[in-house]
Amino acid sequence: MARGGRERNGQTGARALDVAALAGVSTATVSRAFNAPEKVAPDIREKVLKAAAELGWMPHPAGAALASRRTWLAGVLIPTLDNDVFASQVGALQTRLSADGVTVLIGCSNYDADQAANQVRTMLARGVEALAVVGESHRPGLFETISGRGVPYVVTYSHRPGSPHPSVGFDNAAAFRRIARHLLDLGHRDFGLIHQPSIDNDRVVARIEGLRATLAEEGVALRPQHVREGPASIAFGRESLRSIVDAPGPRPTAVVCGNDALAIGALIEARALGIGVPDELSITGFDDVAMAEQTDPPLTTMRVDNAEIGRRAADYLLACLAGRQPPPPPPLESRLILRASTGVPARSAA
Amino acid sequence: MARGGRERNGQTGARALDVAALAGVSTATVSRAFNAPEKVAPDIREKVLKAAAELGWMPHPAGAALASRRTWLAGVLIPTLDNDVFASQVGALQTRLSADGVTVLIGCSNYDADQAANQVRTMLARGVEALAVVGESHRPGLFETISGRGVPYVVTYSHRPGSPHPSVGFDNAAAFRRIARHLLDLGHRDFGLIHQPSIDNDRVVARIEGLRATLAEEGVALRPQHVREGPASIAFGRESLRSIVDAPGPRPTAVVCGNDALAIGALIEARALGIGVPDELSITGFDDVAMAEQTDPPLTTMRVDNAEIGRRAADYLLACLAGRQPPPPPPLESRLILRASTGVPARSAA
DNA sequence: GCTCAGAATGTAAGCGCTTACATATCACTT
DNA sequence: AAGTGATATGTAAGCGCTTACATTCTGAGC
Repeated sequence: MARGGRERNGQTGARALDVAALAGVSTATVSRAFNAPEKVAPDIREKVLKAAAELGWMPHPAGAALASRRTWLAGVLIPTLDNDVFASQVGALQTRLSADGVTVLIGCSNYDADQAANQVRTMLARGVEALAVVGESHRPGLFETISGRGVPYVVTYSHRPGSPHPSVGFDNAAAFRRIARHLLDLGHRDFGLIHQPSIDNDRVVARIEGLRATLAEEGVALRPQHVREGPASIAFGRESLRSIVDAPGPRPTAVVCGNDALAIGALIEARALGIGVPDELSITGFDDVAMAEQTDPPLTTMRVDNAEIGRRAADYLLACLAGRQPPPPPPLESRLILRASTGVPARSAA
Repeated sequence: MARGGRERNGQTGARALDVAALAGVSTATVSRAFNAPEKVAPDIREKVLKAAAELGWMPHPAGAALASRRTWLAGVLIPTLDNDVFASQVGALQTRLSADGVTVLIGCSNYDADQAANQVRTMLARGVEALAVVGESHRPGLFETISGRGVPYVVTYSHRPGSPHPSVGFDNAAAFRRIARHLLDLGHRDFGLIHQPSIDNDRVVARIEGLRATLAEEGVALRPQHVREGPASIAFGRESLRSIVDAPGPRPTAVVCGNDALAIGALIEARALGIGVPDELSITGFDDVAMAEQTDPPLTTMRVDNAEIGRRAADYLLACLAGRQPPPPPPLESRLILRASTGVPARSAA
């Protein structure tokens, strides 16, 4: 961006000194009237506020940041804003932080580890005092860089037991164990899996692991031809379902999907292929988006309170900034929402 | 948030002076090596960069902002991040601006004019140098406040002919005129309308106006009992459709919806009620979300490139910041996507 | 060999604010 | 009447950086 343009950085031109003069006090009192009102006599405070209003003055943040060594800035790193899940997390985080006067800077990695590292660097250079980061699989040294600067951080959206990082989220592996258990209990023994890209995405990896582990407990494994990895879109869900039912080997009686978009796609394709859900095929999603209860049949899925993740992350970081040493936040619970897209498989029902 | 906590504001402790000493140059050269590399001899630049890396130093933004009167901050005001439409707009805006070193501050109004005004105030106090604001119906004086500070701004998501503000968006009224014309051309004469809250929302008001005006050209009016205003959710779409078909008077043969969520809800309810779409009832949406082409029947809707809005807004603001006086951006085109949820009404088809 | 423009670097004065410390004031004690 | 502590306000020293201006150094032109 070229230099030049406006003078005075968007301020009206007044400075603390001008306000002080107009109010007949010192700049120290002006500063206190804004930052520690209780330390200023009410009548004087009034005078200062009036003078400031008259001049259209407010403290210049750069001057304030420089003198107080506080920026009141926090950063949040997410893969993308184009996903409800992260957008609502950020929204809630921001609402909470701004109530305490902290402004949020957003960095999007677009699911790319290098971009993620860059965004974090930029936010640190901007002077963020706290950081929320989605997931923990990042460039080595990323978290060290952050804590090296003395910046508190929290990992969001995942809560892996044994993780060295404070994290706010749910146990992705456990969530998929729960789904697997539900389907196993119904009697399913042949499974398909449609999931989003797993590279640099610890949440997805944990989910797959959770599923595999629980299936293995019953001696069941996913056949490679029944596992599909690709974009988290309805279209890919459709395409994948078709490819799975067309694949050689016994047709799965249950298809587990990495999120609701994939599951909705699978549901649509099953209907298009004339495959009865749940009679011939059970399908599960993840996230419980608004559409999930409106599909036909309604989708069995896992509900996660993303806004709550944002809120808790904000609370944790605020506690850190307040100098407290908050305990690592407890995991959130994800909840299995049983709807009509899962049922007893045809073979055992027969 | 309580004060206290870390010293040195997240920096490593090194300052420009230390880097200068280590590199054997003056702080001026250090500054130039970072901000105007071409003005520094290559070997010296090299030395400075190495010294900085060694000390883990980067320019402190507050000091830089104070001295240069540039914050490299821009703000964007949106109703909520919980809506794809705005989230992708912000995402694109941010991507573009950050390529030019500008960091984006996000303010959410939650569709509340007071919160909007507050967020703008906060962002101005933070020193944003440019502002993108969704819609133009805001507290009186809001735009004056912004330009009073010499901050360039742009209104996004709407492009009302005759608006005094530079704006990047499409003509909401024209878009709904287009929809109305489409349905009129098919032969519809009885219409329903399901729309989102119109208070403080010029986009919605413009759409309704566009629809009404075009219907009026054919002597057609919306009957009050066939107009429903409420939350932009699938659930409200369902509920509204039921209420519309249950209402007294001739049942509409076409229901126009304010966005795709409402339309999808209407579609689902129509199916649940056994009303054939499009044979007995045509339904239109707005936005062309991913789900729109997957519904049964696929939804006729209006496509808007929200990311493009973000990009163009960013370009416009960057041009302003560069000191150029860019021409007001031209309106974007919204495009009617004809799918199978609209058709010739039964009566005239019969 | 000397001059001089132009480039590279240094010097130092702030940018606008906060805050430690000093000072003034006041209401009580003693 | 002087002393005391609490409270309110002022003084002034930076916070870390940028940049106008001054200085030094080059090599081209004569």
